[in-house]
Amino acid sequence: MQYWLIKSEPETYSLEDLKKEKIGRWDGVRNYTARNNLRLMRTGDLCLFYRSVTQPAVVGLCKVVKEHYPDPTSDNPAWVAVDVEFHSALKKEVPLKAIKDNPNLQEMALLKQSRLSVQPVSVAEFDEILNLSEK
DNA sequence: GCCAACGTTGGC
DNA sequence: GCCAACGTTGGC
Repeated sequence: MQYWLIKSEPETYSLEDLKKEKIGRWDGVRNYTARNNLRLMRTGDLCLFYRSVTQPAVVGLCKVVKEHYPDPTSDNPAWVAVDVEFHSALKKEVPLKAIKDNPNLQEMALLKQSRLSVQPVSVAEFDEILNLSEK
């Protein structure tokens, strides 16, 4: 069981969109590192849903329900998509600033590699973010 | 809207 | 294989 963080701009695809659809296709990834991470996702893995650009924050959770397959939005079968299912909205959003200010979260890829749109999250980081969302 | 970071492309 | 030019992401 691995944890992940996936980013989306709210105007492109929001947590509310995923909630409505229940199951959404995570496609359009055109970055090799992010693609490699998509390939490593397994059914049942949990993902932090991160809203980028507009009020950047972790806003919810979703679950991988279909492992990687060729991305229908690309002619090149090397690009892949996964399907994720809406799990929950955080009781309280965890803004980027709170992550930056938290000494336990300084090693997150979110801070070190700000442009990576699909990234692994450690158990400790995942727990810490959920903890912050309860406060 | 600006700009830093960083990924990609293409000339050599 | 190097590197300059250019494009994109994403915070502010």
